Amino acid sequence: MSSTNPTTRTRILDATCELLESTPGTGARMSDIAKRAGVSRQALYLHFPNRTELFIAATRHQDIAHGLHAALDAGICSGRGTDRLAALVATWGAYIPHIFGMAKTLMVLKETDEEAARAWNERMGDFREACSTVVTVLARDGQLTAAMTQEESTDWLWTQLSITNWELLTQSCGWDQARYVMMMQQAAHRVLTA
Amino acid sequence: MSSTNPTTRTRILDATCELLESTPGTGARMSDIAKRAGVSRQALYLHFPNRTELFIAATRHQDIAHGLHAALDAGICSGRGTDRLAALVATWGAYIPHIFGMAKTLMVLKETDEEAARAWNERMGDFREACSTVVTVLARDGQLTAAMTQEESTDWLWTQLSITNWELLTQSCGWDQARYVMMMQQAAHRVLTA
DNA sequence: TCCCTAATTGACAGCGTGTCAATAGACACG
DNA sequence: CGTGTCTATTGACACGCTGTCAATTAGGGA
Repeated sequence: MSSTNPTTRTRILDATCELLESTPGTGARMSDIAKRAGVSRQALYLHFPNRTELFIAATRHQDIAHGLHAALDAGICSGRGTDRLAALVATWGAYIPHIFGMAKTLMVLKETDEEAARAWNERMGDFREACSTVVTVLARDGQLTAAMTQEESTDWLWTQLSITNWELLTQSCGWDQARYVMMMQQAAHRVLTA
Repeated sequence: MSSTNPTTRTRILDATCELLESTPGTGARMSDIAKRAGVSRQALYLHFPNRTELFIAATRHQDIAHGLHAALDAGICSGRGTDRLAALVATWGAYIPHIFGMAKTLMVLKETDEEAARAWNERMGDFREACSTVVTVLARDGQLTAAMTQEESTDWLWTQLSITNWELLTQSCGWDQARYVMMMQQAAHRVLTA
């Protein structure tokens, strides 16, 4: 798994990210990635056991490069409940465009690949944590609606902010990024707060 | 395309629907479908040009069998705006479980198959019509929020009722059907009405 | 009986993944 | 200088699934 020379491995991961971002969801082939990384197809198998693991590693690579966790934590760790809610929507909403291609690919892959499904669920579980945190603060500040339990509120918020919803609104409906964030903040506010 | 003996064709379509419903999203193989239909793999190609077209035909077959359009029209054609909104959510929400397997398969397929994408978009466009109708009536009855345009409201409602959202809430979060419908009605009401 | 159609059987090409063996180049070590 | 090791390349191959083709069989109607 861990190679002594990191440059080739990194180059492969970068190439994978670039390729998947430029062609979201399309089944990028191993040979395509190899070509883009300037490496033989078989070299990929020297660093990653198979296609799925390569994609999973690329996902982590990307998360680290973009500093997702830090950004999320910073945004939702101060202010009253409603402010944190708005910050969560804004931060996550700004992050999605950068990882959409990879995410789409994993989403497609997870339907037929157990390993990919595990990785995807873990990733989504992390984000659900952030949603849960915000909902808890809303409740503590007495701002949460009485119509839903805390868990239901978390479920709804997590679903609302799904990558698929971002895709539908921005890609299919043509909303721009600013409108997406604003509308989502508004909707979350209306549904979750008293 | 049109066969003189409909029984074999129908048996294939039924087998396809059954198989896709029992294993949602999984890439059901042509040989699996043939086995289930009690027919040779090559017989499938006598009735459908390829895998994608078979799935598309099966989708239509299913929509007709379940009478989707009639149900939708009946539900949203009477009452004031808010009543029609509730009816739309209830009718569509009750329909999704019956077609989830097929829908999931098409959703996966559309990422790599142009033809499947076309069919899927057409299908989703039909449902968007229903959403648009309800939003128009809401506006006419003066019940629509001022925070969104009619088109934005339609976009949001259509996204909200996406099959993926149903999947996240009922499959991943474990909501039962009744709760899903109730919460969705509530959320739609809060976000869309003044 | 002859013909037409639907269906079966078996074979095969194409494509992508994953594996394997043989080989080449770089580099450290004695 | 020669040797061993690590990384990468090349070329070949098995496997699984889709889609195509040719030869053959079974049934029904004129």
